[in-house]
Amino acid sequence: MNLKKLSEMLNLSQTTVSRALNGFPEVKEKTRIRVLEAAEKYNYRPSTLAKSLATGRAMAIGHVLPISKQEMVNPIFTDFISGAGEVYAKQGYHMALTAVTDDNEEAAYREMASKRSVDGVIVHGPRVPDSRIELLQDIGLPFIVHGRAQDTKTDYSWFDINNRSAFKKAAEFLIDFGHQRIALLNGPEHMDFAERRHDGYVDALTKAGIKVNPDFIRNDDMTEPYGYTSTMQLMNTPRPPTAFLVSSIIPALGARRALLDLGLQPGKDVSIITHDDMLSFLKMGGDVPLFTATRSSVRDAGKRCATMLLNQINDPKHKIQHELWEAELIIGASTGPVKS
Amino acid sequence: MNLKKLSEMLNLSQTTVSRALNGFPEVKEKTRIRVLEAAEKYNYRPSTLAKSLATGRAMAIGHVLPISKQEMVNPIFTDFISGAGEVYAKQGYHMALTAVTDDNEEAAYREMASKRSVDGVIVHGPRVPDSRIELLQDIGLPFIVHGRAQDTKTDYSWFDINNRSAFKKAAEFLIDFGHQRIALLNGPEHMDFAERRHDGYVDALTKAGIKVNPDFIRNDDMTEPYGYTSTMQLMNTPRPPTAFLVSSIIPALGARRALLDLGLQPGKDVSIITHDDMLSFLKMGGDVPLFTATRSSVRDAGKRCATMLLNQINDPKHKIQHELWEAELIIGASTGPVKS
DNA sequence: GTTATCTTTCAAAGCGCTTTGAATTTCTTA
DNA sequence: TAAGAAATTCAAAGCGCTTTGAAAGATAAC
Repeated sequence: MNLKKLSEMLNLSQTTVSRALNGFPEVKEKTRIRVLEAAEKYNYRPSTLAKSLATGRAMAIGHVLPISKQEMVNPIFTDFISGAGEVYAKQGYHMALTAVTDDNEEAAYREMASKRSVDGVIVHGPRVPDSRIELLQDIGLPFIVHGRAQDTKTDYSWFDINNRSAFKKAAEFLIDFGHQRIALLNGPEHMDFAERRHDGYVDALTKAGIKVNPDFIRNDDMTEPYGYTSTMQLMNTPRPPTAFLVSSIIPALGARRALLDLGLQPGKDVSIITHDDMLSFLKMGGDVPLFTATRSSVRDAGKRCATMLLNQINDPKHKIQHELWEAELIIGASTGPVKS
Repeated sequence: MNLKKLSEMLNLSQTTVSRALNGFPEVKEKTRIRVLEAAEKYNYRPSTLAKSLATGRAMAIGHVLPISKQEMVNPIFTDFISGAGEVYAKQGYHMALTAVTDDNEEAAYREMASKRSVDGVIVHGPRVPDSRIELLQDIGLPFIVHGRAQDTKTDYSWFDINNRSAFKKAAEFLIDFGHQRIALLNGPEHMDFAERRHDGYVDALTKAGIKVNPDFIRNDDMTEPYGYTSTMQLMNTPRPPTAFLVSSIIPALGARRALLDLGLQPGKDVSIITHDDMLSFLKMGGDVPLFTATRSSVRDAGKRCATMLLNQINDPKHKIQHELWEAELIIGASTGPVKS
């Protein structure tokens, strides 16, 4: 069933039927009802394709899912998407997803733009520096960066959590407990968020007059085994860390496992603070959370990014937007005073 | 830049340019080169929208991401998508993602079909019974079910792992170790995979003459806390289980945590077998894996489903396909003889 | 009963591509 | 060198919708 057939059945022009369906005021109420009923009866729904072509709006938002060399996909993506998707759905948008390995990412954006298959994109996992931003600006495709990318010449819209202050606070919290040897199990090196967390960590140590020990700093994909292995390695050194600052709850679980395997009690023998994205499948509740954590819901971030992007698309006069959320420091069971 | 302008620049008809670009044989080699060069120079790329409208192929596959009432998103989705996306990308398809809460799912499929925005869909997380299958058959939209749905009147294409035999094998493995009191921490009740795993579990117990204890069977979203809490509860009964069969590695981590909290050694005091989807962020390697597990890569499943679906779309004569993979039983550190 | 003014409907063009059927060129062959 | 065949190119229609500018119908005003 298409518009033409429907309008023929009704003995009306396509114009009138189209307008009736789209709620234009200049169609007689009686006619509108007749149209609506017929549409319902014949289960008519306009083709998105045709509609988009005619209006010039794809009604889709592009997301590029980056897959690391190790075929690792960051699980926060799912929760982010579920938040964003909720917002899109409400406004009639859908997501166009492309999965690419790192090196093809730029091509993916370029394609989205020139094919005009999306009205805007969300840039995930910005790096330092990140060429995608300039690319999108050149192309003129609206976008929001989830995160930030330093060293970019021009201004652009982003949403981020304050990684630096979060990790500074976390490190300070540990330092207040007397910890001096604090390890940092960070995300992949070139990621912007990892750099900022690193900076916050360094800020706190420096402020407290503690020398930064490069051996205590690790960077990698945030898997559970990464947390486990790094912790094992670090604990098996002559002067091991007394506390760990971990970039995600997944490697934090690995770190915890390593400590337990070594017969050490997290929070008593060795402390752990992690960043907690509040992943839906890992919402560690309890009266006292398992981990002391800098907490910020990535699902809410998804919602917010989606909203910001749609605003920008629907009203191009909309200024460039920045939004920075502070992560909450939640005290859990994984931290305590340093053991003397 | 669009086709019209490009062809004007070249002093050629749109027909010829289009054909040159799409590799038709009836265009002179010299012309083709001239066209290709101009396209490159002006960075021309055909609009997907227009192309799809003209050809009637959306070049997109629909995925519906179900969000449970508790806003839980199954993290296997990310890995599945990354596998499928790889296949799609190779053939020029992209994914159209809609995130919906359970009750809107049918509407989402109906919309995809009537809007003609996708050429096919993958049905995730089939339930018993699942109305989506009949719906899609009615509509005539090609689809592959990732999993199966029993009690369906007609035949349809699916890809599944042999959940029943996997969990039967796993339970038998435990029984051979002398375990009699085996708990089952399963997925949500109405899910097809959960029912089959349940059946496999019951098969094994029955065959061994062990009475099935309904108190030992739990169903819920497969989160870490679910594994933790259920294990805690069950272990705090007068005659606790000596082994756990767990439907995903995420609650298995929770189960393990509970045992450790209780001062029990997994694999020594209490055994755990889990199903392992080989999630990219939880690839528990080591010489001896952390968990004894029925293992099957969900990323490979994504690839396979995508391939099957594209085959079906590109060649509608393609018969209905079924594919059943056996999960491998991997012996890890979490199982051992029952403690006498 | 006209004329002016709304209200409602319509025909046709356009979005950017593919594809059909015909027209034009170029190449063979006698 | 003309006719026939083969190789290229083209104009125009069509995919299913929106939207512009005009036409027709209904109502109000004189």
